[in-house]
Amino acid sequence: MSGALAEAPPAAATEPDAEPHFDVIELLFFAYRDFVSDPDRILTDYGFGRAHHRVLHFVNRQPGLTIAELLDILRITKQSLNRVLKELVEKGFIEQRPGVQDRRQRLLFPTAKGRSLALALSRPQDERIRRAINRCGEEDRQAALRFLFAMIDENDRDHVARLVYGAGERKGQ
Amino acid sequence: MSGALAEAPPAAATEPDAEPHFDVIELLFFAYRDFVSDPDRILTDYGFGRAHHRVLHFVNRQPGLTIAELLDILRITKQSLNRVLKELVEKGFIEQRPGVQDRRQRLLFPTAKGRSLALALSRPQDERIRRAINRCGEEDRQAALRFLFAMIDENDRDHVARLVYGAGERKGQ
DNA sequence: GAGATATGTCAATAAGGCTGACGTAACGGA
DNA sequence: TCCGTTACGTCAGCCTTATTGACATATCTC
Repeated sequence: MSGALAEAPPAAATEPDAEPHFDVIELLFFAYRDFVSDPDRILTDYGFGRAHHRVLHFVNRQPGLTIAELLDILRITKQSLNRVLKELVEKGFIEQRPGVQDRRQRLLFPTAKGRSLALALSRPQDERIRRAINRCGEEDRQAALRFLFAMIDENDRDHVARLVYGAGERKGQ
Repeated sequence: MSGALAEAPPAAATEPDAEPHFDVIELLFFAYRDFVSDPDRILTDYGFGRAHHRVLHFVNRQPGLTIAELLDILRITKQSLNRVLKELVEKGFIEQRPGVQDRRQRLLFPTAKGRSLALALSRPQDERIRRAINRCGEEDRQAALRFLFAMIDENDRDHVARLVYGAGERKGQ
């Protein structure tokens, strides 16, 4: 431990005992910590938590989303989802309609109230993003998007790409 | 809602009703989702959760960290911290030593076992980062670091910069 | 010596996640 | 038409991680 300047190993491609990328690991932690804390005050005003935010966000972004797709996005169990989803429906932020081709499905749609809250929740996050772009430039934002995308599980990248960039209404109504 | 191609507003600087940056919002969510799931399997082998991981990580990175500093990093209450910290100490992953200048402080140090586990936990995350760099290049990684850093609360950036880049042993021993 | 600080602890509670088991309705193919 | 599968809901119990509030102890600082 003492004696910090040990011999520098010859920089090989993917050397086995290279220092982990603690900078990425930690900046991701700190950025996410502050990022998700933005909407918290608004959420507590409605008696909601971060779980409600995530559900409302994706339903708002993908009107007509099915339960199964939402479970796949959030990576939680249907029991966990159901509790928060039920509250969002009861309080009038999300509507369920039976699927048209497959009536077993419950397609999820935001109500006007739901869209409004989703927008309000995204606002402080968007402001944070805009301040960051002001600091470090649009090129860094685009590079960050590429990097974050590459950090996603390979099997899931196509799915995420469709969700993020191919968004919009898809089913029902 | 219907009639998707409404008039495109003239692109002003910070126009008030511009579309929020859903791409950043969502890619941050998905990248973080997969990123934190990496160490989960290892953690359950030890009976630990993600809270233990966070504590062990920062103690390992900043040997001699105080409780107060750790609370400030994690943004949780001392009661929450204490439970997981106690378990890490009892199981021999972290050691406490009284501060030298201020004996009220309990300085936290990783044991050899703690350093080893911290390294094991960082490995899958580091591999994910390396794969991402292979995909999109070192320049994008550096841009992503700048962008993530700019996403942190302004008041906290100096502190985080010291933590991330000015790391190393600081106190005691 | 007195007040402030750093930390520990007890107790109660809440949010958000899990597993397991079971029920219902609808789809889809033999 | 029957039957297995799928999509979803629900009941019950449990765990982890967080919270608030109150109080205790040791130490620092003035």
